[in-house]
Amino acid sequence: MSTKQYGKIMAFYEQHRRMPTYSEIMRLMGFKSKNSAYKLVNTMVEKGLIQKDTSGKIVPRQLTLPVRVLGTVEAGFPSPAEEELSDTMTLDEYLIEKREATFLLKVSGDSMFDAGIMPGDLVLVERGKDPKAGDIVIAEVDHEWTMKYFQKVNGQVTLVAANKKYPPIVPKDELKIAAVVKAVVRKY
Amino acid sequence: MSTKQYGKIMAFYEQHRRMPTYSEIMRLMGFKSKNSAYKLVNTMVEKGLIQKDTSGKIVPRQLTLPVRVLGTVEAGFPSPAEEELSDTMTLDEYLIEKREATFLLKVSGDSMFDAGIMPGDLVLVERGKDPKAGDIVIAEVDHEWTMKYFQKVNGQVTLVAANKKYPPIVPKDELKIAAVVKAVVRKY
DNA sequence: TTGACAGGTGAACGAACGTTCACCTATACT
DNA sequence: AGTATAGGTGAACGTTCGTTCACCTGTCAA
Repeated sequence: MSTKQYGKIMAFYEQHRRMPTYSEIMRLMGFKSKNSAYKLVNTMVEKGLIQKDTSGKIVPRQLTLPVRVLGTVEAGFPSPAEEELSDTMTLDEYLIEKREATFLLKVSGDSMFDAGIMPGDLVLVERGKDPKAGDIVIAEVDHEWTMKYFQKVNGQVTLVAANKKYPPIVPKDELKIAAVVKAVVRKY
Repeated sequence: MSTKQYGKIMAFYEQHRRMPTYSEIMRLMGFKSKNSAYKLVNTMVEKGLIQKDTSGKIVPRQLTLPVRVLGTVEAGFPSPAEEELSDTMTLDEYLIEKREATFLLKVSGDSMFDAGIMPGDLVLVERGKDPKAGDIVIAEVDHEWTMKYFQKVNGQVTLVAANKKYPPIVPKDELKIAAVVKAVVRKY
């Protein structure tokens, strides 16, 4: 069983947004018998490449197709031989925990610049989550929305920017923490 | 047709990693006839919530489940009423173009700190892509891998760090551009 | 009061589904 | 020479699939 066959199945999945049936795998691989497809699938299931439903239907191991994860930047790219060993990961599962409570916000302003969050970036925030000290939060202070570090200075909640230009904010009367920033995504 | 029904179908999709059959939708909704499910699906298809295969099979509109996209940080969170109007996006489709050529690398070192890329971040890189001036690239210079800005100074390729601590590199003999950085992902 | 219409029921259809069994090669290893 | 073993063929099975048709409510407008 080659990785090429797995690739064909996953290409089908990406195109049709569902896994192929056995007849379709048969055509995909050029087999003349459904049974060949059936056996192929079974060995793939044994290897953990794909899975089967309780009703026997073929399903992918993850909803999202994985991306290969290499080591660090300094380690660079492995040789094609080692590449097979490389780990894989799905971005979606990695970033999103509670989908219903998760939102994307576009960053405007440079108040979190020194934290590596730049104007134009997208922040992935989770609503209704209790902020811990040091978390980056989306807050409404005096009818204004901002993104700041959530800190406590002798028991008093303080919102601190990651940019010396902006002074810390100690909310006077009202402070609403709307969401906690869970991830930052920047696309070039 | 309520959004709750759509939610049930998508919850099924997330759990079983495939769309339900009509009989399954029937049970899911508490219908007593497959036909009710059939009609429900048809109106959902008309509204563009889900799609049908050429063979009549039900497939989701996207492979990945979408996340709601709000406006900017400053705009804050809309009221629940407006929320329905909010746009949605799938992270996977947004970030990944050519899946086979896409890799994730962990960032080590602070050479791109001022570009908002910090140690521990993940960079999503695409292999075999021609770098343009200003792109961030993963390069091998004199047997060392680094992440730098790809620049041209009077026709001469130069690798510039986004951190004044590090001087620009003008490759002497060998320079291999392995990949171009397409996105940065940071998780807290 | 009538009629349209959206939504649900129930039964039926052929086609396609996943699965099984028996058989057929090749190649590789005693 | 013999025999496992991996991979492909071909036909058959009961089940479930998507789809259709006829019928049955309600609700709301004319």
